[in-house]
Amino acid sequence: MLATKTRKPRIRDAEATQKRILAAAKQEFAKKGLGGARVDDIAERAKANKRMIYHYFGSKEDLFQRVLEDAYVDIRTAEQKLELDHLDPKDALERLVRFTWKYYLDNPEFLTMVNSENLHKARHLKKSKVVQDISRRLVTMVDTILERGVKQGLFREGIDPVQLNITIAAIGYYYLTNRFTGAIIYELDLMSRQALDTRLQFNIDTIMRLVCK
Amino acid sequence: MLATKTRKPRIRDAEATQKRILAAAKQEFAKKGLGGARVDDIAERAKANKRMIYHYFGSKEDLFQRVLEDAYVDIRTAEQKLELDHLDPKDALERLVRFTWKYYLDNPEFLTMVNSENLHKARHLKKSKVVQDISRRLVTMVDTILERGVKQGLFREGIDPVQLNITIAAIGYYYLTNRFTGAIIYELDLMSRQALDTRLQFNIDTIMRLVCK
DNA sequence: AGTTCAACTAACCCAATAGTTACATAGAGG
DNA sequence: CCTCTATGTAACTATTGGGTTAGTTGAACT
Repeated sequence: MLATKTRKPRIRDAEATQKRILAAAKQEFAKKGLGGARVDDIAERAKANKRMIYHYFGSKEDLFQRVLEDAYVDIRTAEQKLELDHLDPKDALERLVRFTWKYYLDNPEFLTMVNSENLHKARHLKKSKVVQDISRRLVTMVDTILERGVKQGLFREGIDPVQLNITIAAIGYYYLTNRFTGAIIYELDLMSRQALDTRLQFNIDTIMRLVCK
Repeated sequence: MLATKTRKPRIRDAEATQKRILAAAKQEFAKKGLGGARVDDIAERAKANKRMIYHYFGSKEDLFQRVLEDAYVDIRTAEQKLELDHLDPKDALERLVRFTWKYYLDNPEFLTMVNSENLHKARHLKKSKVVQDISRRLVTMVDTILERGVKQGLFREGIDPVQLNITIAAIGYYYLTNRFTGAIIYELDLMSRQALDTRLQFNIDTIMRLVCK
């Protein structure tokens, strides 16, 4: 069989239709959550028939699970491509903080999907073996940076990589996921270029002060 | 008129019914979000007739707004009662971090309500004047602690109270609101007594390292 | 005791929505 | 070029769920 690229477009194209449905579902679920999203709207946005959603994905819940899984696979895959091992520990850590921030900023659907999944007590993620496996490598990554930093006398000893990981995620995640209520509470445009730059710098600072001697 | 306490219970009691509805709504909205919550379920949980909800609160959306406003008023009121001014700056800051953590832990509905509101781009909170006013005092509170700390030579200069505030909230909020997905990703029971103590200590440490010289 | 009004109930309405059924056809393989 | 199946459409169903209508009753105040 020919590669996807060279295959001339078909009127009927299962693969393309599935991709359109997944993309549409991601947008819809991100915008309205699992409960608020409408299967009809997903179908319309995907320029597909609703019947196809049920044919390919089984149910609304199953579709949600698939979109969620893909979202986790995407971020973890991007993280793995960072190649932090050749950088010195401080630069590696800063790069991870920057990456996490930028990923959340560029992929706000990820934040909404995670929120939605937590509202449902992670019952979809529980079923997913893939996500557990790829997540383990993230902790390893941070642990490696920490160990290298300690060995070079730059970082404090005994920092828990899981806690550090959570903190790196937290300081970006909270700011961005709560940007709407935050704007009202703090009476600031949290999404202006200036505000975003300020926050990223503050986050880098927070993490550096936390780990450095 | 007699005080609420001494008034003997009436079969018909507008005030009590409204309170039951608000309490039921808080639980329902927290559990299912705005979209997922069912007015019929709220009525049942409140042991009230659905008609009463519409009579007292107008619509599902208006009820949500009211519950959300109350939630913000509650946390801000509790914060104001902390009386941090007589404590030395370090203790005051630690107390605020502990308070924030404990409040989120004891009132998980607050986290869910805020998430839900952000999913809806804060369109309910925008209408609320009260919330803006009481939030201003929070920033002032942190700013006062910072100023006192700087004056005593304990804290660094130039720390933005808004950024600090956001960070204090973030490191607790993220951990607790994402406790279900977090448990899977990190393969840990994040809600065990031990895990909670560890996290709180880590958070205090993070904030202290951030502000202290 | 009677009047009045707010508190309350039950039954209903109808638009929206997850999921289905029945049918049509493109196009791959023989 | 014929057949069969995966891809697709459209119309339908059953149920849910926000909101309403119409009517009932407790109790506050005369």
